[in-house]
Amino acid sequence: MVNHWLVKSEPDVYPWDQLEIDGWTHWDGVRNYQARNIMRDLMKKGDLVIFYHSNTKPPHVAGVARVKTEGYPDFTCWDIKSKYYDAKSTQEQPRWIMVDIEPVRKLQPISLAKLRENPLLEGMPLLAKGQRLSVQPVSKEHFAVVCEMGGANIDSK
DNA sequence: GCCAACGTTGGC
DNA sequence: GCCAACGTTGGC
Repeated sequence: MVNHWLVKSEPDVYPWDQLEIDGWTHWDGVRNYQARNIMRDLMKKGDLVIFYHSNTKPPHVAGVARVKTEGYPDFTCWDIKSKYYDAKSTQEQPRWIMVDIEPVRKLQPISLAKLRENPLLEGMPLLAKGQRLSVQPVSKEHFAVVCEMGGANIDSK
């Protein structure tokens, strides 16, 4: 049983192509409790993840990734030099969690406008007004529609 | 650059 | 525990 998610990244910070170059990355720096809870409790190894480029022109879906390693403490919160440093997070009681993801395949870019135009994606959390969550759930059906729009048919039984 | 939406902080 | 002030996200 595979679940589906969507993660947002600003291409200026960490673009899809960098994920392909790196082979995998830890999804660090998430400082939102809702997003953390998803990574800590719900994301499982093998789950598929839509990789979305936010805060760019136009915002778009860039590819499909997969959870490589399930949630573990985000060590950037202990690094005093990191902008993600959090004094309230201790080694004993880490406050923040990250997962590792790896690329599955690149998609033809699908702009947010195109996503909004597709009636099959009605109700997708990403498209909800004021949706800011950087890690969010995607239904199996919506996931399949997005893959198809991006020119891929990904088997996610 | 603007601003709506939303999360967090901190005084009370 | 309330809520105003403030900060951030992110589309436009």
